[in-house]
Amino acid sequence: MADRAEPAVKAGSGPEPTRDATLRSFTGYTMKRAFHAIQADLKDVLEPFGLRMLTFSALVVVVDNPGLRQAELADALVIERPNMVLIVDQLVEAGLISRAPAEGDRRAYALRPTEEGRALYQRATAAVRAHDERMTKNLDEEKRQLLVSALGLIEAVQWEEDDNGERS
Amino acid sequence: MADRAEPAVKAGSGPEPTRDATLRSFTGYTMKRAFHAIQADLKDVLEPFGLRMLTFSALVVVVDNPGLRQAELADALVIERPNMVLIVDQLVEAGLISRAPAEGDRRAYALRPTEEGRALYQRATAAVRAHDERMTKNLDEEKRQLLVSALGLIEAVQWEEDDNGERS
DNA sequence: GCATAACTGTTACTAGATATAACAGTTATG
DNA sequence: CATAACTGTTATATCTAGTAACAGTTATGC
Repeated sequence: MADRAEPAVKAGSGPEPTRDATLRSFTGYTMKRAFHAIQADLKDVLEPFGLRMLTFSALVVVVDNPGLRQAELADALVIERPNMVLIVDQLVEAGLISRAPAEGDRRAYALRPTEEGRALYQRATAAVRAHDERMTKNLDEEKRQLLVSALGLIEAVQWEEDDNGERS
Repeated sequence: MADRAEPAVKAGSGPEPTRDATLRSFTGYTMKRAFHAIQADLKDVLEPFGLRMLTFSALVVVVDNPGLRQAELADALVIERPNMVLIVDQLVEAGLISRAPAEGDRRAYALRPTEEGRALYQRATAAVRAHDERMTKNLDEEKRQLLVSALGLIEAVQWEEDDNGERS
């Protein structure tokens, strides 16, 4: 804690001196690094299909919930409606989903997958599943379940913070 | 799997029908959502200190490793060198760290925290620790340890993929 | 009924993170 | 000493994410 002048790390003293020990004690930092690795790998996995993480996610939700509206899709993916427009545009232009007028509400669109969209869904989902298994290959199934469970509990915290007066 | 016409979800049929069941089976998707929640909360935590996630991380590493260079800092945080410039600029302008010429190498700068930087480090780190404990309050210590361990194993996958011929 | 509020998708704009190419100055290597 | 490699930097590009504001449509309250 004293203000030493020059010690710290000298070039070539070791391979990787682990300079982020303090940050490693934070769950969020460790998660950021792990997610960064997943993101980079997944990007390469989806590229051959002409998809990004967001367009893949949107396609999956539309295939699983044909007929839903853009606002519902945005809610499901926790994306703001304005940001949903370009994502849906891209999927429509790629011929993977269709934007048909929703019957009974002239404001809204009903999103449905095309045949092509369903076919790509199958192939892309399989590739992403393989990617996921590759990224978690060092975890046994029990640990992977615990990981997903823990992540769910962390995400849920934001929905329960209304009465204990901690954060608004 | 058949191409049903209109079923899916009708407005008002339920509160939150869980339209992303398929995506939930992917570790990366669950992690993205959890990390998104952490990011949003952490942003609010750091704002009073005039820090962002990246500037906070950089400050912590500089305080813990006084004298290190920008390239070393970038490596430690897995950030490209060009992106490090603005982050260091911001910390220098805020008077939290100093960019002094590295002795023995006229190319490089040695980064060191100022007194002000060390003081803010203490306060911000405490706030982030509280934030981290709040986000993981639904996990007992064993589960939290398992989470961090699992995240580390996932991140490590990218460093061991050179000989099994899966991905370049 | 009808004024008002709320919702739909959209445009425009902003801020931030991340990545690459290319550069001048400096140091290391053969 | 010529060449390669490294330092920080600029410029540029893409993607994510968020807010404000809008016209058209639907729902609500009186």
